[in-house]
Amino acid sequence: MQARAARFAAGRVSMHRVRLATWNVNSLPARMPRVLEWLARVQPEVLCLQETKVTAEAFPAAELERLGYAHVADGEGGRNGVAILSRVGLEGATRGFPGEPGAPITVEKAPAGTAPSLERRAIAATCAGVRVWSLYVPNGRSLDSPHFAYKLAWLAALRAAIEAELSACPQLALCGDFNVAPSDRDVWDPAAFIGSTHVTAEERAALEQLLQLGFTDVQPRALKGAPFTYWDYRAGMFHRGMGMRIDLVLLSHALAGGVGDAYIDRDARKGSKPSDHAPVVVDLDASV
DNA sequence: ATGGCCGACGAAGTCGGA
Repeated sequence: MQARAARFAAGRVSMHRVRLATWNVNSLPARMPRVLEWLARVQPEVLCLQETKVTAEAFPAAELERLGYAHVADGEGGRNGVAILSRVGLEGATRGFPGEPGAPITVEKAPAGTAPSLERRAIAATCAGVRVWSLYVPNGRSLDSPHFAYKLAWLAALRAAIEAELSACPQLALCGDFNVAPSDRDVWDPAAFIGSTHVTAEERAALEQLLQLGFTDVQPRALKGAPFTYWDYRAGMFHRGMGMRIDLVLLSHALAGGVGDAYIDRDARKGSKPSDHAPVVVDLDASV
């Protein structure tokens, strides 16, 4: 910090405002009209996307470039897929992370001995001095599913990779759909989730161990109602306020002190053909 | 109050999501 202060005094470090956002769009091709409208309205410097459901080759780059956004993306079509959009530069992109486990193989669909397959759930890049990760944590499906063990293993491996990343990049932001509600306050009715994924002690412990590396779980304000980021499409859950906060922005201590406004853009969940998730927007000060 | 919605894939019905 003293070194940074000295560089700042010498004029080689400048503080700048970064509007950083994360949004599980549930298919970028299907969501492009909403995403383009949202970018033009909210004007984030950086947007992390999850569930893009599009390969890197088919990524709709041209329409985003017209709004001034460069991108890095990784995807497999059909499901999963992550990306980062930035209008303040993108450097040093990495896909996945060391030690990342693969998804369980459905026995009926694969020959015996088939190796678990890596999914496209993590991408990182440096944007204006901030190391940004866009993460899509596995769902887990049910407590007795192999996919639940995969979720926990994936989070444990992520923690190990992030521990190394944090020592190299003090200004570090972990953004995305964590598929974990950090506390009972983060679901509309804790009783309704007993026996379900997203709220178990194991999942919350895995998230807590990530936080204990030195991150703050930014608490965004709600535009209306409780500060949830996800509402199921079914049964009018959104209009009944029956949601969850599972999309998170975790900021390293070097960034957490510079947070200005932080909010969940509930309006993006309204209207025609919305994603089932709302974007989380965080204004922060970073230094270059 | 997860049967009930939505998207992908592919061209009808499943799967996955959380």
